Amino acid sequence: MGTAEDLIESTRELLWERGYVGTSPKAIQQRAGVGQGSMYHHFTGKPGLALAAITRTAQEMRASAEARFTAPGTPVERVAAYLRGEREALGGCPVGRLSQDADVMADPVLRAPVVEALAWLRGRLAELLAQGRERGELRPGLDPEATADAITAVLQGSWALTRAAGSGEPFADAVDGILAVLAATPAPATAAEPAPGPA
Amino acid sequence: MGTAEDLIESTRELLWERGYVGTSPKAIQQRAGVGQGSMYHHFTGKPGLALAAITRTAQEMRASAEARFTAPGTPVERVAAYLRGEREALGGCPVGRLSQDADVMADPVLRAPVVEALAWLRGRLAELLAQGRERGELRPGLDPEATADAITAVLQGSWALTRAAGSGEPFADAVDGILAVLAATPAPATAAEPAPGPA
DNA sequence: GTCTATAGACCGATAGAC
DNA sequence: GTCTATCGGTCTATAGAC
Repeated sequence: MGTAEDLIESTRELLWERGYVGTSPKAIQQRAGVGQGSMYHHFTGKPGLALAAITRTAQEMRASAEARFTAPGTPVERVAAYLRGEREALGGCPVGRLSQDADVMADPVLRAPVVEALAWLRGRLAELLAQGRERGELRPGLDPEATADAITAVLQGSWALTRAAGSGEPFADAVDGILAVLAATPAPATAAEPAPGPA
Repeated sequence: MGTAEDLIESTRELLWERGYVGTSPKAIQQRAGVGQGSMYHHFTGKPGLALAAITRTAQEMRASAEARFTAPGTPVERVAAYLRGEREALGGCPVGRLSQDADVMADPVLRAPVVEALAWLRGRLAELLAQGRERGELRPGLDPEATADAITAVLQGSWALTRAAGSGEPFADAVDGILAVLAATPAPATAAEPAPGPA
């Protein structure tokens, strides 16, 4: 609708598809159907536009994850539900994608929202796993922090497998694989059901 | 030493640091200390140079992984040793990095070695885990394929955490987290010792 | 607000001298 | 083999008309 809005959305798409270096103002304008002068009227330039796009992407990621994290169910059930949701989406993590971009990470302003969002996700997962641990939901001996890091890493890395394989199958398998970790009792790797922990 | 050699090595470095789009022939020449004419004498152009660099990177990845995979020890011990080796290196996977580059994946010639190396790693891990499963080394109910995918994903994704955190701690934690999956019996998440499976 | 024109630098590549 | 010169194109941004 709004011109500025179209520009931000186009930037978000291109940032995801081609990264920061691979995304030119010209390409953004064309995708948004907006002229050059228009773009520089609404935004300072490429970094300014990128900041708006990155900030929004980071916030959306947090919002959609938090929705899963606060849904009904036990803590570990909610983590599992989140993972399965990501598995469905098959999209990969748009924030993690940004962390792979040298120019984004080199600029403190662009870097900040990326680092913050990833740290938030990691911390949130650790919190939920710690809660699950207290309830005996988590497999004994599992460290919530390390497990949260492993889950975050799987989420980031699965997209590499998806691109390499050209299908979403490895992503789904990887999520299944990490889901198997969570189960309090040894369970089938294809565990699509919430772990029946003592509620 | 050799001029062509220097060019390939510089390209490998820049491909890792800045990706394909972010790497210009000029930058490659400067890092290699080689002139423009020299580069175009030895290589067809940017794609040709990239192919040489990518091929070598993929081969080195396979060779170093295979060294771990054929080392003494039980199958699962060897997988664990490989993961711990990667944890030490703290570098992230240079092949997975390439799979994130749109221009690399868009070119079938450049894409091939990347896809092949990742598929090889995934398959090799699955083989070893399947062997470990038969020996009762693996936690019951774990699917070798899904677990191999999860491990591969962690390897690819940990680097995102490293860059985001600015330290290698999350990478190490993530590896520890995934190592905990392998144990036949519930073990401390900081399990640095090989799982004492029945040899 | 949006347009066109223009700028200076760099992109990837080629030509031709040495 | 390696050099310098040059090419047409794109990059990011600014200027100034409308």
